[in-house]
Amino acid sequence: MADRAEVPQAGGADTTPDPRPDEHARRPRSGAPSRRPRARRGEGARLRGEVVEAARRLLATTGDPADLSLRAVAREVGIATTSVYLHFATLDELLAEVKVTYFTDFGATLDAAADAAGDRPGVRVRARGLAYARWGAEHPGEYRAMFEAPTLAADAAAQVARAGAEVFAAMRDEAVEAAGRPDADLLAIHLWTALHGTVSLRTARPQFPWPDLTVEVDSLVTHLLGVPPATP
Amino acid sequence: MADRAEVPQAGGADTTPDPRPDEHARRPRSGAPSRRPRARRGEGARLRGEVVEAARRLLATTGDPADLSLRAVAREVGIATTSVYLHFATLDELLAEVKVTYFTDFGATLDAAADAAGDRPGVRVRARGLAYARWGAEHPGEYRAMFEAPTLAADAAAQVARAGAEVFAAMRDEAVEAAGRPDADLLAIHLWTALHGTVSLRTARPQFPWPDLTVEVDSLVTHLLGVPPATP
DNA sequence: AGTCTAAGGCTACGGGTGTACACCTAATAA
DNA sequence: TTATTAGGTGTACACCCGTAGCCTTAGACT
Repeated sequence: MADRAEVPQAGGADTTPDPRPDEHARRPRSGAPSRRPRARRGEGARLRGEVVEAARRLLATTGDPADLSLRAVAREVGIATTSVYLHFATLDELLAEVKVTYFTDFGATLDAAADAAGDRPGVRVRARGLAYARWGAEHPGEYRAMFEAPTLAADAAAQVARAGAEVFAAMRDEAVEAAGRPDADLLAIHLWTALHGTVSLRTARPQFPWPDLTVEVDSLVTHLLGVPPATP
Repeated sequence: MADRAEVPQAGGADTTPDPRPDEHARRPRSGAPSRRPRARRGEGARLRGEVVEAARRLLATTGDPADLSLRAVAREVGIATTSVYLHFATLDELLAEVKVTYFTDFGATLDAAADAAGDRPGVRVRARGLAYARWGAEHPGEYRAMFEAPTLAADAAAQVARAGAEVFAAMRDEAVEAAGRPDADLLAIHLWTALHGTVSLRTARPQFPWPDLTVEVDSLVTHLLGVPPATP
């Protein structure tokens, strides 16, 4: 009821020090503890970036979009609630952008892992698969947010889905090359669903006696793509 | 989460007319004849069953526990908000019970499918896998609720996990028998994660050009367990 | 010096939530 | 017929949420 004062509350421990005793603002009301410096004329987009960063952090903690509130983001950045609203027409828009950045990170990690593995397709796809599972295990919140049932508006959801499709396409191409079989497309889908299941179930059932991740992924690639284990 | 409206879902109007007077609508003993009949003396547990049923319906619509509020359940049953509280000390308790009933249904369906497939282990496990994927595809809300990251208190979560472990154990035993290999335990886990990934990704990415479910599951079983397709 | 405007803040409204506590009422046992 | 009690109801509290409308500030340009 009546929202009650909305004091800065120092929710996040990371409020910037802001050593400016200046304070000539003469707030008529409360003391107004050290406000965040306003961006320069042309740098309106800077706050936008900070908002996205904060939202990325918050969403990563649980992966549940319901936990990412406009107010929580504003609190984290240290701005007024409505200031988020200046850069994102709706919360869904922000959420979609955050998820896309996750996919960008994810895809880059997988590409890097594959490239580091060398040229042989079998080795590359194995490395990519392992990187997939590892990234998912290490970023459960992000992964969950990326691959959960769509709660967003249709267009925002499509944007996220497109980012995900790109990551899958890279893996599919590599898997197809490694398998070299007519039904390789289906095999690539198998690999994707199996990796996704691995990540997702491990997160959901941490108590289950899971085998070593490397062993599991290795075995999956071997069985699904027919690629023999690495032969140095 | 005031208005996280599921726009794309569309379909039926999700806001039922709700002919009941609002619970704050100061209706003294004037009329109010439309009240739900009270249970008989010994039948106090009857309401409990109705509450679970209502919660099952509600949770199934989205699978998101955040959408299952105490108030929504009470509204659905047609009782006062706090009456739910008579039978369940906390909302988590109700949620856990609902999820366990989902697992009971799920497990029974899988067992029935396997039994209907006959005696040969390879055929049985194939039927069970297909039933798994089908049930998941047909009950996306339930499935999501059953297998999502734990949001419940530890003991409630453990109860749900135990119910899930039982279902997996049945599949594992059958898969091990069908594969008849020393590493069959790992293969059973592969099958589980792959099936889970299939269900979960199809729900999360309905637009993706998925292959026919039967073809996909058949191919998975063949590749993962080394069981050849059915030979009549 | 004056003005314009981008950047951001404040307050409020109307809604949602779980849960504690006091109260009522009808079916039964005496 | 009356007392008891199982089976509920009503109200309230404290806390969340998105967002609409209006206000303030300061950098940049005349």
